[in-house]
Amino acid sequence: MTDKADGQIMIPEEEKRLESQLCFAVYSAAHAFNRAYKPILDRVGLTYPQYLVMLVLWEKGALSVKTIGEKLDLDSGTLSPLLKRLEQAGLISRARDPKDERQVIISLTEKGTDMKCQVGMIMDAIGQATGCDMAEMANLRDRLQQLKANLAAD
Amino acid sequence: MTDKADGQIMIPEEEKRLESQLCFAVYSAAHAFNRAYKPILDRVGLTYPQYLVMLVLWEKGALSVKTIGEKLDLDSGTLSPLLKRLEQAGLISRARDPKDERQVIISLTEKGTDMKCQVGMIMDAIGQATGCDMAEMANLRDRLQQLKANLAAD
DNA sequence: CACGATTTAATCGTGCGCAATATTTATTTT
DNA sequence: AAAATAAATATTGCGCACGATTAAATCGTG
Repeated sequence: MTDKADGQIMIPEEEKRLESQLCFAVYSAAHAFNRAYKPILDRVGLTYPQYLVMLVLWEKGALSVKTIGEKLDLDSGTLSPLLKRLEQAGLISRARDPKDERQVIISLTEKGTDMKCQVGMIMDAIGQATGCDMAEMANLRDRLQQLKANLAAD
Repeated sequence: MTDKADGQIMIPEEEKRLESQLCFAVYSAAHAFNRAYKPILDRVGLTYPQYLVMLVLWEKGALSVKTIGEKLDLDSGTLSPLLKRLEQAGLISRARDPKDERQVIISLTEKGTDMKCQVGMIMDAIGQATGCDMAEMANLRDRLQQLKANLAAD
């Protein structure tokens, strides 16, 4: 970045191009992950966002829709129909919190709980699709989290 | 990865968790980028995927639907309606290739060509939303491209 | 030349992702 | 207590993303 005499800030052309390329790389890698996970998740009838919700529930137990949304960065417009489909599939149940009837508490059914081991075993099949060692994966994860935080900060 | 005596390959629990975390980090960073670009692109009435198509056309000139799809990793099911909307907006035109009537050649209209500078200037406003310096951006870009290549290789 | 196989786009159905709006319940103000 | 405000979820509408199917044009081989 170069400060010009008039105080206006200019971004060099190359920097703009790099940001575009990074954005596309992230966009494109997300699609690639989706495609890699899809055949695995198809076997248990889950989509990737549905799988994320199940992951959260397996780890944390029953949660409100809002809490799930905060953890996954998704709003009710996305979650409501998604949760309805998970309920339809018999994996979760929804109930109003008696303490605060505005909240809907999502909890796992027995079928939903059982799916954890099933998916865990199936996930072994994905092997090392990333082709990264653990240090590289951890490093990439951290950098992306930082990137996301920077972007969210505006 | 550890090879067991029976030849079966087991992925340690931690490695599986890391891969999940990396996948989510990519998924989540992609959404963050989208949210960062959206207010900018809204000003010119483009979505991010539409913007990607325009970028390709600005760089390469007229292209077939298939070529655009290869560059962006999108299929005709995604591109056909998207291109229809860009045509509706008066930014591109579509014509069958006289040499091979199967192909549809997408070319920029004057309005579409003009939009390049307009968007370029607006994109300056995004500043350094990533919070990364150029070396960092280039490094992340390259590693994500490698990751994508590994995932695509299955 | 003919006919089956391949290539290229378009279409359809399902499921996100998100903005805008509505609805219901809870909380705060007056 | 009544009215205003806020919070949590649901609904609607639009635009990807992708698999599956369809239709038309081209190519390959006998």
